[in-house]
Amino acid sequence: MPELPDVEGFRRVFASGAAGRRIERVELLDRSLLRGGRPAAVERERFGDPLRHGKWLIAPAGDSEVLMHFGMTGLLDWASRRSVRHPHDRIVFVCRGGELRYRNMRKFGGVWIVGPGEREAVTGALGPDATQVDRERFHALLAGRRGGLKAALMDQRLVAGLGNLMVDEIAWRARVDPRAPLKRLSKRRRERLFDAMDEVVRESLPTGRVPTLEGWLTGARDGPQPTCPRCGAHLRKATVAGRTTAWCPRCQRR
DNA sequence: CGTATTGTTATATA
DNA sequence: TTATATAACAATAC
Repeated sequence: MPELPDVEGFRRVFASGAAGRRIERVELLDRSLLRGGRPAAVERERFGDPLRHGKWLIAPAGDSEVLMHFGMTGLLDWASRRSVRHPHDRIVFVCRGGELRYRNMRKFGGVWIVGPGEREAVTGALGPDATQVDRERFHALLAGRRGGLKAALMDQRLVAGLGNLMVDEIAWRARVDPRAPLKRLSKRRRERLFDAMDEVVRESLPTGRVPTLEGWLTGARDGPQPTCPRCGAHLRKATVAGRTTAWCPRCQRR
């Protein structure tokens, strides 16, 4: 599930619950999900305000940072210390007045506790967050790049935060075939892609998840005989850039 | 039983 | 140097 808007939702959970609170202890219910660092570095420290960069959530705590990635099935929950935990809660930051639960069914992603300057060694070199890319920057990023559209937009080093569903949505809205080679995209179509990215990101952000809406590809793609919300043609599904991809063969062109 | 899954990364290959 | 394909990771649902 977690793409940019989902992680933005987790950031808000963190900001309204855990931020500003003192960490009493860290419970490693599944210690394999702590991918780096030690709880002692943040215990007794106070959580600061969280940041999000792409699909990463960054939570300052004293001189350290808690980095979280949610893989495909992770989420963050702020709950009473007395309420029953979920079986897939893996790491819990117990604070005064509540606890922050990092939950993850399939155990992709994880939690890192890092010192000053160590963030990038964990996250890798991320491109600018998709909410921060302006028109000019977008064109500059796509300029000098080969390969297909979908692979490019999925690449976190280019633009951070877009995942499988968002990229399909963007390509659908811009009426561009996700397999389209970048070097053959006209200026006009790259403009449409930027506009679509901007709209999809902005409209998804308040939802706290990639929205499944009528009139969106997301709202149509999972049915048994999915059809294009725009033109009614049967959607096509295939693996593109290694992911299950849905697009409309009639209104998206290469 | 086999297939698929919204993310990332290591490895091999072109 | 770049890009692509594939498997692997883990746990579930169908």
